[in-house]
Amino acid sequence: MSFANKSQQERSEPPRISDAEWTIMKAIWPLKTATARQVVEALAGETTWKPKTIQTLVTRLVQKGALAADTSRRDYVFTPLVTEQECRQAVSRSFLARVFDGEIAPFLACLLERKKLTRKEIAELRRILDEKTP
Amino acid sequence: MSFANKSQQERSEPPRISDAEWTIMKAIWPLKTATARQVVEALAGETTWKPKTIQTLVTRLVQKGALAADTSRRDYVFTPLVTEQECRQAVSRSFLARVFDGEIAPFLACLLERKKLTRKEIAELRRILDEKTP
DNA sequence: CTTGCAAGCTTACGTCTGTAAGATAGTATC
DNA sequence: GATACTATCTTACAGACGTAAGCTTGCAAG
Repeated sequence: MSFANKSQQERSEPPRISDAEWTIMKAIWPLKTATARQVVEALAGETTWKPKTIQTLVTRLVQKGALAADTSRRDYVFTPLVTEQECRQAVSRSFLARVFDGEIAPFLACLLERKKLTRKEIAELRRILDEKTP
Repeated sequence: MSFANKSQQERSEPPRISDAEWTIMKAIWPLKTATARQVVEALAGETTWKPKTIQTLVTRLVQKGALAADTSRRDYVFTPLVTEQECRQAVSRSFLARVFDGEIAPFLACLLERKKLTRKEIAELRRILDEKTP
């Protein structure tokens, strides 16, 4: 079993993943592991990308160290090297920093300003806050 | 008074603003209006960008329709054509869609998972929720 | 009026992104 | 073994981005 992946053994920050690449990762994470073909199948319906496009994106994710490729068989098997958790956290932090100076309250206020949240959503947000409050 | 700006009279979606461009806009919004020189001054300390770089970014923002340029004097005066509000909303929506399938609760949960919010922040979030609840 | 600073205009250039097509080669089928 | 698939590798190409430098020219200072 040989794994090809570049320079990311003890990286604490996950690599920067582009929009299109997020779509790929979101398809692979729930599968735990996937061949290119499986990604193509998973995304049929979601996108109109050609298989070649998906291949390219997967390859780039390997180069970035977001995926590992088991190349011991003809159909490589790709495995995430980063969790959705950590990617979400990283991108959330950088998003908040850039747009809201790192503060979450203005973000929430902003969302509430235009788009009404449903009663249910609000209840859930409260629950999350309560749950995590010491 | 002549205003040069391109194709954005009744655009409902604000233009897509890049990371570096956000920095520029965040400097101009509080000033309401600014010359390139004023932006340079506002950003001294914040960034290490050369004045030319800032000029380029401002020009691109004009091309995108995010700023209007009053060119009636030698030192153009730039004015935002989009509010921080609407830009924040647009980018928040696209961020949530891409990373959290458009749902806000998982986002909040994600933030709370790693980084502890202070008691104060939590209180503020609650207050925001209460305030906007019908 | 000459001279120089500085603002805007034009050009640059490497990287990243989105979106693939073509070449190559291993595998399965007949 | 010949042939057709098809997965991976190589190459492409335009537009966005980060990061400016060079050229041109108006305005201010001497």
